[in-house]
Amino acid sequence: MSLRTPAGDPREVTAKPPISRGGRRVSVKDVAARSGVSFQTTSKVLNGGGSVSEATRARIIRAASDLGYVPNLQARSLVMRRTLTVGLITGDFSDPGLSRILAGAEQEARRQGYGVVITSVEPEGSGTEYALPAMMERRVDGILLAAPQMEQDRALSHVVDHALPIVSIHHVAGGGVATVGPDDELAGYLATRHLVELGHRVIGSVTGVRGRRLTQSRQRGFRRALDEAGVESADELVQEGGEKVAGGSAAAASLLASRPEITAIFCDHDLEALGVLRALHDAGRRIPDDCSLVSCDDLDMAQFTSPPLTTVHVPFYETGAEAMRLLLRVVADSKARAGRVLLPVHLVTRGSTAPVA
Amino acid sequence: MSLRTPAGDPREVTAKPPISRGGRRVSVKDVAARSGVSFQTTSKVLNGGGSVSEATRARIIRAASDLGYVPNLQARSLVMRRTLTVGLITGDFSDPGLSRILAGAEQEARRQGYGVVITSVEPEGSGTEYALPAMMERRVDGILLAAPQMEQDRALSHVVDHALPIVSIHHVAGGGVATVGPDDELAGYLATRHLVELGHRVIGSVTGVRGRRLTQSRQRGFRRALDEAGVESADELVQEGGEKVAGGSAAAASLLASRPEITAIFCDHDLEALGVLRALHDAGRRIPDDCSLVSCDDLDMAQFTSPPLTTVHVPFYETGAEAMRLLLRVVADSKARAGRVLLPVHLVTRGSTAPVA
DNA sequence: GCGCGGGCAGCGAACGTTCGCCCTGGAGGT
DNA sequence: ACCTCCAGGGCGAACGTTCGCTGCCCGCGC
Repeated sequence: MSLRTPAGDPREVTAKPPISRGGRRVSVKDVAARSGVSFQTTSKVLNGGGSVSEATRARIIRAASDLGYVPNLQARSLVMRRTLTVGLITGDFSDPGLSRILAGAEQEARRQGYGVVITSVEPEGSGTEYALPAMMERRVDGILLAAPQMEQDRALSHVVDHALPIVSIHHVAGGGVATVGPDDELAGYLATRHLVELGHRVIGSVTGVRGRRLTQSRQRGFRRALDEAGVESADELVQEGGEKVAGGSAAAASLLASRPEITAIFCDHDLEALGVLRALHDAGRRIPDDCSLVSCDDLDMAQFTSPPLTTVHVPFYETGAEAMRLLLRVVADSKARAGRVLLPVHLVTRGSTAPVA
Repeated sequence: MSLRTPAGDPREVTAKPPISRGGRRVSVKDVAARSGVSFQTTSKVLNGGGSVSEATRARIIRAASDLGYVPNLQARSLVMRRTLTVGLITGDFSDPGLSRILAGAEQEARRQGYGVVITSVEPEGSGTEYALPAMMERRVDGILLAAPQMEQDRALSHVVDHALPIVSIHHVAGGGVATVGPDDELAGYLATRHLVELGHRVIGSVTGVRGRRLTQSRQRGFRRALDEAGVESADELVQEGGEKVAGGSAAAASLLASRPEITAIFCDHDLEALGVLRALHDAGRRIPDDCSLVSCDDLDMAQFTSPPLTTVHVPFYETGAEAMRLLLRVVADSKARAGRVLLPVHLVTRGSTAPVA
């Protein structure tokens, strides 16, 4: 289990350890030869185990560091039947939310001594057939899924059925996969309740990609808040904006056209909100005076729009970290199957919302 | 007459191939047993080589697919002495530029059939001592460096000296490492020349992190453009803004305070530019009427600021892809050492610049 | 003086591959 | 009838580890 690399001897004044020796990487056998013991004994020492005299132990450590020995994880994995590596299947790297998730996941894995092999699947789904086999070939100990577009992927059931630990950030077709993610319904609810509390009674919504679970959850929260307050929730008050700025812009424009009396808009994503902001501006409405805007995600940029965005903070980094934590727990102890973890979210009030005029 | 395994399990036409068999992963030996040949022959067939009759070949393929055989890359790597895996050492995932670089690199690696094991180093430098050993243990075939903060890292010379192919996006201490990156000096030059051509004669600059190569290059381009046009380039016209929004804001404010007659600002990064935008706004200057602003990077957000940012487009994605391409070329053919590749950049004119009033 | 236990180290096997060499049998040539 | 040749396939070895067992020697108690 311990991933020890030979500690460099500070007294070593001579050249830094060579990485290669005679063209070949140095192995335990080389270290063994240099310290006059069998390679198995060397292995024992380097892994901290066994009963070995202090003298030879020191000799071996010394030799290892002299030679610049670096253990070969491939060989080790072969016999240990675990690679100390997890697979990370992701969507678009440049999605700001996703990238924070990745950061959290990677760092947590690293903290626990695991390596991460990463592969992304293209939005169009290409790469899906590549991702899984690639991970299996590499014999990862588990897989962390952070690819929204794989929600529908049936190929996953393959893996799911057959005891390779897997945790997903997003919903997975067929269920049965442990999921860790923000409480999206709560996010929608909090955002909307905020608007309601400010006195808004005609509230429009610009949604994310319609088919996606995340969108559905946030919208559910949206409706719940409206229902609780007895506020109208007509279908025409809801427009799909996709996940990009331009989509948000278009959706908002069409919203304003059909229901000009709108005084507030709830938006599924900050990125869309940027588009909405622009559309409102173009329509000559001042924010928040003429129209309030609240969204979800709390990306870095949210504090730098004008006005700064009131939005529900979604703990992306923590989501990635927590998902990885759960995955590694299952990896370590296969009985530790877990269901669905919901991470708390909270509203961050900035300048884009105000009491209804 | 094929020799079947005594196990003679019923050929299930419906069920998908099992991933595990009897708790253990299926290996070539299992496939061999089922098709009545030696495992070495199986290996030959599965790798497309050797001379094997069409009949047995088919039988083996069939058995492999029935059993859901997935080759073990660990074992293969052991004997082949290459892992078909490259290491990707990166900085902050959520840096928009970096994340695009990662995307390019990952996709190119995937295209060429290589896996990517990724690790990030924290801004404070922690993780540096971890990253390299982790890569070496995993016996990656090469390393792609995309971590600005490792510019100064001396531990790298270790690797560099000893024939592990390595390509970096950023400058590496000690030199000797192949580098692929945007032409940063050109970026600074193009941006500044644009301002000069618009008639600006008092031009301030908000820079990135001072110590960084990238900053120095862009500033060099900035000065060159000024010098060519015979425009003043006083030190007090240059303020360090770091790489974040807040820093840009502060730098711009101090610039305006010391030289109120400034009519244009050149900014090293879009993110800073966002801060500058805000500072200008706070100072009551309209953009671009009272003050022009140009920056570098052309992040997605640049088109959504108000006004949209005139900026030099930097091909992040292509940088990552090209760097990976170069790395894999060196991996495949160790003689193919290469020096420094500069990728072209170009100015994108939007709304934040105008002729001087 | 003898047997015994324990500390220390060695040894063989296994993990799942690839690679090169060897063996076999039957077809074809003389 | 004999040799040759080649396609088809087996076999041993190696890659760099870990693990469990075995064996040696020494010191100690009786």
